[in-house]
Amino acid sequence: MATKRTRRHPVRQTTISDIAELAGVSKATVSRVMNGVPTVAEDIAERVRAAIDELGYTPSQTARSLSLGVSRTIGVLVPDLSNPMFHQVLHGVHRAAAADGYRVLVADTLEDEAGEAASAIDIRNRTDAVVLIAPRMTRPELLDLLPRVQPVAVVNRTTGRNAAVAQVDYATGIQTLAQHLVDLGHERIAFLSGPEASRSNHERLRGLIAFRETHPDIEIRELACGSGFEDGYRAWDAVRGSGATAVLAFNDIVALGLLGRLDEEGVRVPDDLSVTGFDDIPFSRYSAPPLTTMTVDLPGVGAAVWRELHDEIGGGLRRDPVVFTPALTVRASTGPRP
Amino acid sequence: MATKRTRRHPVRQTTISDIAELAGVSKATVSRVMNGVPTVAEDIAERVRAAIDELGYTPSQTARSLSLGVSRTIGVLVPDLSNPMFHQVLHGVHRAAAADGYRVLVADTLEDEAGEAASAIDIRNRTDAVVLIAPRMTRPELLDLLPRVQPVAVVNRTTGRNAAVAQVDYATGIQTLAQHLVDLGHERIAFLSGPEASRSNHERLRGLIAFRETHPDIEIRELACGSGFEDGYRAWDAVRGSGATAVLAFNDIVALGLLGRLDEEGVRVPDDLSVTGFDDIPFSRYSAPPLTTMTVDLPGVGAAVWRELHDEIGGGLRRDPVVFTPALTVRASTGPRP
DNA sequence: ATGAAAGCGCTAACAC
DNA sequence: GTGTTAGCGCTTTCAT
Repeated sequence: MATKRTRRHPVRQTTISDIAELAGVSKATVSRVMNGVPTVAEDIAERVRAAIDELGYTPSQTARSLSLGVSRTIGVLVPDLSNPMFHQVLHGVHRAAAADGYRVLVADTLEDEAGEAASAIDIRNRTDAVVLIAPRMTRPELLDLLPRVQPVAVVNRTTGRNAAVAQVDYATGIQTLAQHLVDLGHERIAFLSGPEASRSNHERLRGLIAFRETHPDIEIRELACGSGFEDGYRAWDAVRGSGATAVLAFNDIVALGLLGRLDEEGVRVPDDLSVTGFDDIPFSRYSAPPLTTMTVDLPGVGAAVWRELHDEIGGGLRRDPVVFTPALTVRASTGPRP
Repeated sequence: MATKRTRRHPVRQTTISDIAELAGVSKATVSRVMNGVPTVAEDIAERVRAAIDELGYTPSQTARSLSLGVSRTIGVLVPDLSNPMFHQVLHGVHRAAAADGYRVLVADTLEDEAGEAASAIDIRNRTDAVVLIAPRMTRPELLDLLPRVQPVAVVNRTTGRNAAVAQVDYATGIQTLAQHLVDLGHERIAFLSGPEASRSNHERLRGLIAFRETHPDIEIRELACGSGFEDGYRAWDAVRGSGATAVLAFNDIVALGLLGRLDEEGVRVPDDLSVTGFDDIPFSRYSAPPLTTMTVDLPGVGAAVWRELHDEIGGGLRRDPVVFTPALTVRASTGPRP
């Protein structure tokens, strides 16, 4: 008989064996009690429960997942938790998944594009599936990653049917906004563009190119900007230089940053300048003035992506990508051309 | 010879055995290659790597954690990811933990107080430790939970030395704000209080009671409000009714909501009314007008809490609670009494 | 340098 | 109804 191997583990919580021993039953019985299997004699079950209580036992999810081959948990990868747009989607995923009895674990990549794939693989290897929200990685990297993390769903990126997809139609949305400004009489419009690498920024650009073709008389000037408050704040000089009477900001955050600057500069909105955002984050209704923007059903996007993912976990067929078309929400930040 | 047990697992990813078989080596060798153990012959290692590549193998973190008894991952429980205050703390935890080679998994409880303890236990049972950010549960529930999820750290709750703690000194902070308003000549001040159950709200209240004692001539009226934009927006009627010339809002969000309403009502800030926030969330510098508030080093709180937790994971002694004192940041939303 | 096998904590098939 | 035991995928000791 070989002597017992010794492998000291750093932490030793209470395990099912401790309960079994204390209650004087087998591990199987403890497991049955824990999982509510009804074929356990009431007096035995009671003894087990007492032991569980006494030792404060909670089963290791790690061991459970390994044994079951399933964790009923999904991972969500977010580039930046501080962006309200992302956590609205996250919220939608969360609610929908919870309704189906799934837990959600979130990993924030802190906009570290390099570590994105590794994070995705890591979280996938602890969960049953992952959703990638607006991943920053390049398309080849994404296409390389997807097969390694199936089942997987992706928000706001195209994947050529290599994953479930839900996305927002930014191209159409930005045109709706532009049309709104044109209807108000504006002829010179500035577009504060987002990050160079952003797919959704390209979509907007694509939309504006289409818009120009149908409106040759309207001038739309692209101004490099960014996606943060500070970017919008700093964009004022460029906007002033452009002679525009209206601004299409990349998103609400940028618009809000610009609004702050305009207030400081004494520029009246919308009397002197009209400003629009995109996404309709919760704060946009409370800014001074309230922001005209495109409202996107972000929680709906999250719910849709979960539905697709859930199908895939269940082995169902992949559906077609779900496209959300945003709706114009007119508030007080836009008005007639001065 | 017993027949092989069959237990069909829902999903079957590539495992270490597949690699071992394909490369014609033992699982131990594959494990060594995966973990960079140097005692593997180069040609063998090469064969293993080829197999790994061919099958796109990534090790199950679940199995790994179970075997190692450690995952180098911590869980962070947040009541509401959409609150910038929380994800700033989260950000601090994340950066600090990452620097020590730990991954961070986030669970959002969606303000579901009832499910909080269960979520904490669940995430703890997949990770090496947890941090609870401003848990909503009652004190008895919290004290009952803490021993079951050690090592654990808590932000903005007291635990009587049952956990590592980092917290913000709201009582002192709100007094600093009140003093700032008094220095500007205000004598009637409204305090828009936060949620009934909020510990930090009680702290503020405590601070204001102390303030009243040292300033018997100043009237500070408490107005029930809440913690969201909408709460601040709706508070206007009560504020007007109170005759106050300055408002201490529960936090920045409430202040921002109120600012939005004041703009709509044509009330000038700070000429007609001064407004302060608390937390200094990123947007507060860009509002119209920029918000006077208490700046809290939220990422610092996160980093501190990680440091304590890291010590505990390493088996170190518990340190004293870390207290962060916020600093007054004066911007344009406060001015002399009208 | 490599492999065989034990063991991490749990579940479930099977035997009694 | 309850216990025994194999096995989930991995790491690591021990033997070779």
